[in-house]
Amino acid sequence: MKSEHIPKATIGRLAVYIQVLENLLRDGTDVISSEKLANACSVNSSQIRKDLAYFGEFGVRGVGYYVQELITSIKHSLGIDRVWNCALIGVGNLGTALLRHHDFERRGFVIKAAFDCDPDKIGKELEGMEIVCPTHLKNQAKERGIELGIITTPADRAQRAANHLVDAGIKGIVNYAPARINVPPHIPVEYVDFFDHLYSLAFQVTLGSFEE
Amino acid sequence: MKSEHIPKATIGRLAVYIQVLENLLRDGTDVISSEKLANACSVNSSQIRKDLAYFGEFGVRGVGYYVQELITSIKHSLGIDRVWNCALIGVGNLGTALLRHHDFERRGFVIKAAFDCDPDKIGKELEGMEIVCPTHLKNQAKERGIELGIITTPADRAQRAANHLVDAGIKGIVNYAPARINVPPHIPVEYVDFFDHLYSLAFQVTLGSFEE
DNA sequence: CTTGCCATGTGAATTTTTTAACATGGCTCT
DNA sequence: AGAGCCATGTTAAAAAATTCACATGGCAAG
Ligand SMILES: NC(=O)c1ccc[n+]([C@@H]2O[C@H](COP(=O)([O-])OP(=O)(O)OC[C@H]3O[C@@H](n4cnc5c(N)ncnc54)[C@H](O)[C@@H]3O)[C@@H](O)[C@H]2O)c1
Ligand SMILES: NC(=O)c1ccc[n+]([C@@H]2O[C@H](COP(=O)([O-])OP(=O)(O)OC[C@H]3O[C@@H](n4cnc5c(N)ncnc54)[C@H](O)[C@@H]3O)[C@@H](O)[C@H]2O)c1
Repeated sequence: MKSEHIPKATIGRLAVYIQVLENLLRDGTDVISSEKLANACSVNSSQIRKDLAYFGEFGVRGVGYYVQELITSIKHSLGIDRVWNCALIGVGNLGTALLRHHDFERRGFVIKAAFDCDPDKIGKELEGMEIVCPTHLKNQAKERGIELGIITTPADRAQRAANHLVDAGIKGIVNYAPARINVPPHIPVEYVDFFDHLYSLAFQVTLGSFEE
Repeated sequence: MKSEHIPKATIGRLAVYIQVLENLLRDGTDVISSEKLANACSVNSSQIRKDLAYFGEFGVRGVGYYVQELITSIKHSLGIDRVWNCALIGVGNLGTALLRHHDFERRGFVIKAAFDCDPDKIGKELEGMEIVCPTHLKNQAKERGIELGIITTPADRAQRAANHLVDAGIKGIVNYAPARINVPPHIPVEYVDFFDHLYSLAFQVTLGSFEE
């Protein structure tokens, strides 16, 4: 098949496939059918084949998918078979947790600079990274080849942080703060909402309690 | 309209509406039209009216929605107009950030107990909460009326943590570890995947770079 | 080399979700 | 009290996503 418009939900599932495939690989599985993978991901097997078909043909008919090869193919399809340099803005509880979490690095998302406007934090080091004032964002972004921005400031500072990032010529933003931000239309923004999941859970549990 | 099956995407959007409405309220807006709210949330206005229609009629024709009232109505619809007691398993970087993040409490998701299997951590206090061995989960869950579990252990411990939670009679789980878990079908699980968003961003940026 | 097997890849059918269109009914102004 | 206004709630249409069903083609065994 190849190209055309790709559903956002497909991207989300590809992330799940990678997660499950990597765990399979660790357990020594090297070939898997769409049926079995589907089972492990709690989706329909056609769904998997359809999702993959957007990007190419990665399986072997009558056999299945070679796990390592499939991981590589999916990563290439998503554009994550390379390093993405990131800037983190807001070194508080969450920002610190992210900085300390080396899975980001391992997956190719390297935090190359950390910014905070708190004078008590500026100049301090964290995980070998100096915390810098956001006014230096533009310089540092150029200097260090930063393409993505991660916002972990309080909600009422998110727009300001976004402005800094846009001004620095960043290409995409992940926003962990619970606020919508306005940026030029060519810059994609991903919102991470921790409450979304809790709400959904509460809703399902509440609903479930009526069915009995 | 009322009831029938409600799309998962609707729940996700309701979380966004709440976020935006609360920010609007803070700015002193007390009435808003679906058109304007849609704009602030980057969705279609019919979408908002449709989403709300699943749960009831919350607006006033010819006028719009009273912001405070709508927030209350949505929260009631989702079952989050009450307190949900939660247990946290895995007090590492992320678990600590969550414990220190009082927005959870403010939104009614109160972490009532924290568990970790690291002997160095057991017995220590964090945010006024004693860190306890997961073997005590069952007792504590009963004692403290805990209904939801939050998993922030490493991926290869997620299933073990889930087993503890299920055994303790928990009603729903949010899993921050990058691994699928198996639980009885009546227990909903929400997966929070930090990489999902980064992948999506990388993909959009990569794609965008071809369009020019 | 040929045959049979079996999971992929894909076009068609179905289901779900989103968008558009408009009738409805509350509010305000006269 | 009545008329006009206007954004909601709802029904119908359109679009999109998921699932089904099967032809296709690689592999292994004979
Ligand atoms: N901690 C969590 O577990 C958690 C969970 C979900 C969402 N969040 C959200 O993530 C964000 C951060 O949470 P947190 O707990 O780390 O808060 P925090 O208060 O610990 O950290 C915020 C940091 O941002 C810095 N900051 C403020 N304005 C800034 C600016 N304009 N530029 C640069 N830095 C700035 C502050 O100095 C502080 O260090 C919040 O929006 C919060 O709602 C956090
Ligand atoms: N830190 C982040 O920003 C971040 C981001 C995305 C995802 N995650 C995921 O969240 C999880 C936690 O990340 P982290 O950075 O906090 O890791 P971490 O290693 O700092 O913390 C893990 C904690 O879990 C405890 N633990 C291990 N096995 C346990 C068990 N069976 N029962 C109870 N506790 C147990 C450990 O003692 C440790 O304290 C990981 O799965 C990670 O991939 C973290």
